[in-house]
Parts: sequence; structure tokens; C-alpha cells
Amino acid sequence: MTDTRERFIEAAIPVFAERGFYGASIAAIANALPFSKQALLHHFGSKERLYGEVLARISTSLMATLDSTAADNETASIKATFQKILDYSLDYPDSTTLLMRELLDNRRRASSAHVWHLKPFLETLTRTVEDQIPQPVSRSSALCFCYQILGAINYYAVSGPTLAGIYGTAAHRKIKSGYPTQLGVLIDAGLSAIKGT
Amino acid sequence: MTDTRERFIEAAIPVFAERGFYGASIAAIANALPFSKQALLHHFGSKERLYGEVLARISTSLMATLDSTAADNETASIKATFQKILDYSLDYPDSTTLLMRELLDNRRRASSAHVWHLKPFLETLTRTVEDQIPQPVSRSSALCFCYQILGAINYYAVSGPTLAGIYGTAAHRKIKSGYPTQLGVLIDAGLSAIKGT
DNA sequence: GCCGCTCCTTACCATTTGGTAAGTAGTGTG
DNA sequence: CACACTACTTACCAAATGGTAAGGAGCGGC
Repeated sequence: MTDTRERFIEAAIPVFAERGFYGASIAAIANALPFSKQALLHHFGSKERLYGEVLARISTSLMATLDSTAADNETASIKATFQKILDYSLDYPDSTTLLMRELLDNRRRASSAHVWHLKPFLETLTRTVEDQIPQPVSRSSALCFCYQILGAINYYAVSGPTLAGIYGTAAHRKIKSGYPTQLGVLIDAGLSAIKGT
Repeated sequence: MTDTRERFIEAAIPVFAERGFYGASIAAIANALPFSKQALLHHFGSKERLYGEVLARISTSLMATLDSTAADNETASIKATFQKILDYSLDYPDSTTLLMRELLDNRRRASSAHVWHLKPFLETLTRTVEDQIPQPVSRSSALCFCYQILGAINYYAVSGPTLAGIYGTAAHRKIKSGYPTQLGVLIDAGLSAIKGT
């Protein structure tokens, strides 16, 4: 059944997110389901391969978020795009954490599967931004801008526990409520700066 | 000798950065020096404790960077402060990577030592920004701003291999050269937005 | 009825893990 | 010289790791 595969991938996401590739054991992942460790190995062959499929799954759903925005070409604003990315990151913190971990890991791991998976995402995002700007903009400066905003979003999305730990949950809630607005401001400002270049 | 301790901490940084807390084995760390694994355990008692000392070391040096800026009160501009953080992050990618990993890990690990270590850093940074702005600014919006820029910086600092992998080293160098300028623009814009609030 | 296939199980294994126990070399200190 | 202390070693260990081997249950095709 392909259904069991899906369940394994689904179950693997929080485990990989929480403990990282090394900290996550395939036994722990399998134990989240009523299957043995070997059932997992039967379907995926190795931990590395399962991990790759998890990354593929995540990047696909991330792309889907982006596509739906790109398709909405009536007033497909860049702000809305980034807002959707922010929403996704906050809705699926495990996936966000996992992508962030991969960003740190792929300095080492040969597979580094998500590099290729993230590529179309980044390119679509960059293109969306370029298209939105009337003036011709250098590809690298548009990418730079995207990456900065992306970084701000992901870093923030992943920082919930830390911020709550440092400032307390009340203050954290206040920060949280103000964040989208400030992000919007940052995007506006960054965009106008790019246009000015 | 305290010297050996220092050497262990120094040797641990790249290992923890590269493979994470779980992926790093104390044997691998010790092998980077002409000592046995038990020499390490003799000095630090446990892997967890070594890790804590590594984090403390890093946050101290990060704070030092910040302090030197804060002391320069002639025209201690916020931009210069963030520029120094960017420089630090690029100069010590291992430390940056490690702090980022801790950000992801402390959702789970009880110790989460760096939370307390990062707190003075964040507060000093926020205060520096507040002081720079004539108008009274809400603490949380200043923090929000700082965190966004911090996120952009750290995310970027850690993304070198990924960006080079996706776009090739040549394109990456181009992005790299343009980044500080665009970051400055982002800071300027974000600051004026805060003032306007 | 039997072959082959998928899905999943129990057994098993070599390796690595963090950590303990015990002992040794060296260095003061009385 | 004896004692204690630090710095480090080798020897050892239980537990967990990813992965292999082999087999069983169910099922469709012939």
C-alpha cells in the first residue's frame, strides 16, 4: 500500500524536526505508528532515503502554497506571497524546522536532497518578485531581497520557544501580534529600495 | 591545566556545528586533539556539559562584538552594529551554525543553555536600537525589528553552501558582494518605519 | 495447487554511542 | 617518604543505532 508509505512520511516529519537527522531513530518513527522498524526499512530502504522523501514532500507542499499565489494574477502582490509563506511557516512549524535543519546539514551530507527541491521554490519566488517590479531588476538583487525576507520569516517562525523562554509567553504574544505588520513594512521598504536601484 | 579545557571547547565547535549535538560524538571531538575520549569526559563530565560550555563561549564572544560597538558612542549607528554582527557571523560560520542549531534544538532539550546566554545579547541589541531612535518606541517593536534583521543575517550567513549549490559559486559570489548593501537598505528602511509608528 | 509478489514480522548483528571503573604518571606538600 | 591531587590512560559496558536475513501471511495469476 502506498498509504503506509504516506503515513511513515507524515510520522517522520515531527521526529526529524524535533531531534534532527541523527537524533531521530527509525525505530522512534516507526513506533509512532503500529509498525515495526523493519516495515519502515521495507518501504524506504534506508533512513537517508526516508529523509529525502520527507524533504521532497515538504518542498512540494511549500511550492503548492507559492503556486496558488502565483496563479492569483489579479493582484498577486509580493506581500501576499510572503504572507502566505509566513502563514505556512507558522502553520507547519515542524516542516519549517526541518528545512532549516537541512540548511545547516547540507554543508556536510552528500545527499543534500532539498537543495534541488528548494531550487524551484526560490526561483519561482524570485521570478514573482521580478515580475511585480516595472523596472528591470538584476536577478541577484531580487534574489538577495527574497532571501533576506525568507530568512527573517523562517528564523522568526522557528524562534517561538526561544522568544517565549526569554521574554515570557505574554511578551511573546505581543511580539507575535506585531510581527506580520512589521514584516510587511520591511517588505515594502525593501521593495522600494530595489526599485530605486 | 585549563589550557586543555580551552582546546577541547575550541575543537568541539566545528564538530557540533557540522553534525549537531547528536551527530557529534565526544570521541570525534577528542580525536581532533591528541587526547582520548576519557580526557574530555574527565574535564567536562558529560557531553551535555561540554556543549553548554561551548555555547557559553560563543555567546560571550558574540557579546564582546556587540559591546565594542556600544562603547563606540560617537556615532554608534545601528547599521554599524548589525554590520558587525554580519561580519561575526561570516567570520565564524561554525559558531553561527551552532547557535542556529540550538535555536532549533531548545524546543526539546531541557538544558537549552543558550537561551539564557542569548538573552543579554538580544537585550543589549534592542537597547542600542532604542537609544538610537529619538522618538519613544515600544520595546516589542524594537525587538521585532532587531529579530527580523538578525534572522535575515543569520539565515544568510548559514546559507552559503546551499546558495552556492543552487546557483553555482560564481553567482553566489555576486549575491555575496551585494548582500551587505541590501542589508543596509533593509535596516534603514526598517528603522524609518519604526520611527514613523 | 503453486508460483511469485507485496507487506510486514521476528531474529540477529556489527558498530557506535555516552559513560563508569580502575589505575598510572607526574607534581607538589607535609 | 607518604599523601593527596590533577591529568590522563586503558579496559570495559549496557544500550541503542542502522541495517541484513529469513520467513510468514495474504493475494492475484496461471
